[in-house]
Amino acid sequence: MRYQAPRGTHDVLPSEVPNWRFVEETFRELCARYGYQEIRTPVFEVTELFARTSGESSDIVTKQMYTFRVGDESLTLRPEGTAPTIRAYLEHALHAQGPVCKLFYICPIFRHEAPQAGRYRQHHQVGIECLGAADAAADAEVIALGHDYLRALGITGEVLHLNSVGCPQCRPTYRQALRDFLQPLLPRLCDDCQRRYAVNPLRVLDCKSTTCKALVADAPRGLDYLCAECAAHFAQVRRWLDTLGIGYELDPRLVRGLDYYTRTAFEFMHDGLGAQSTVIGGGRYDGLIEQCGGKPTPGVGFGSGIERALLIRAALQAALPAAPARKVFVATQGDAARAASIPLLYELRRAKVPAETDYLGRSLKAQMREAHRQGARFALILGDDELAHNVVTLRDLQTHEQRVVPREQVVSELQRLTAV
RNA sequence: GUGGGUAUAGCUCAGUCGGUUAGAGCGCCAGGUUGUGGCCCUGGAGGUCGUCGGUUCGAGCCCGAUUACCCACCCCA
Repeated sequence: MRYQAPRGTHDVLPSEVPNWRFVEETFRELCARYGYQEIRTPVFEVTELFARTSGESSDIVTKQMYTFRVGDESLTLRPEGTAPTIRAYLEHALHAQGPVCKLFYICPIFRHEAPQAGRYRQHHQVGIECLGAADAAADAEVIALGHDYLRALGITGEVLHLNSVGCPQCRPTYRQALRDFLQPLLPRLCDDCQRRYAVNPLRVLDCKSTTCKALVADAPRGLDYLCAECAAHFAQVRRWLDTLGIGYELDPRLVRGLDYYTRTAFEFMHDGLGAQSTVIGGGRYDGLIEQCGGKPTPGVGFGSGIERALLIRAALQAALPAAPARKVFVATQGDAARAASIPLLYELRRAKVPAETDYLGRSLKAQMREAHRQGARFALILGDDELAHNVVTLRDLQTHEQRVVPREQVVSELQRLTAV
């Protein structure tokens, strides 16, 4: 029986790991620059946390959660990153450390969906949450960080879609206006849209069916129904983005998948992703913290799929910053030299010089080939001649130059040559 | 859940009209003179052709079923 990774999951093999590390380290560095601190929460939470915050009718809650029972507890593998962050923020009273708390995370996310290009059952997200700031400058900062993140990854050609979904005061008015508009059209809408009408009428506006599109062309726009406060906030967000020189497209039909979003909603889209196009999705969630049992506290943040960022980088053939070759390969010939090479190898490693050797008793030629295959910068060659003179042959595999170095100076010499 | 596509060596793929020992490139291993990698040359290892059944004198190829993967719908990061 051969086992395979479960459907929708993937192994990240050693050859791919440098790409992952690049993305994660780029994000970490950026977050530090913007004043965000890392938080790590458990992979699973009590089911209720997600069920209550994401929305009873959301896709995540209705069909995508990996939920399991242990004893009389119902637990769920994290299907999104914001709710656990808020839970930890409240549980440990991080608000007491200052009025604004800025957190970031890098973690796996689990959703039971049908896998396809850019969509997996386990994927990984980087994300940020800015808690305690209602100011439009916070929205702009979050968006700016996302923008800089893509730039730092070598990603270009993305489009920032921006919308405001209002607040609990103005949104019901709009939803009612939209329902009133759609209701007489209902019999002519597609099956999906009839369902959407009941669950989330905003989604009808997003239907790909040409007949639906035509029918809803004159539908009321959410932006026209914003209350005065939401409208002012949205205008300020747009002004700050203009100030920062971050371009965007107003997208009145942009809807987020989770119920807790208020006011600003945004997605960075890119067409290098097949049918999936969102690489960063986020927005403001001013009611969420209170809903989780905290004092009324505003929040804004985003999540971004690492796999999707990597797919775009691959489509753009974005190069990885080259790391200088530092490895030393110890090659030997003969039993005595082999015996002498063991302590040498360990001395190198203890001196923080990356060092490798042959374990198969192969020919010197094969060992040199192996050194090259592994991308070693230097080869140390040790045979009877070197032993007799208490020296080691040092070959630079890039310049093809080699010279003899006294045994007692080899380690310090390589420390010098491989210093970063 | 619903459609479509694919399945042959570690990887990417050929495989003609159904015909005898199933191929290439890359990768891997070894050799090309006495102790030296990369290029080149030579050789080698590696495949129950996804699985099960059917048609046929004969199936990698045709038919059916099944499984897996991919793509798309839906929805999203």
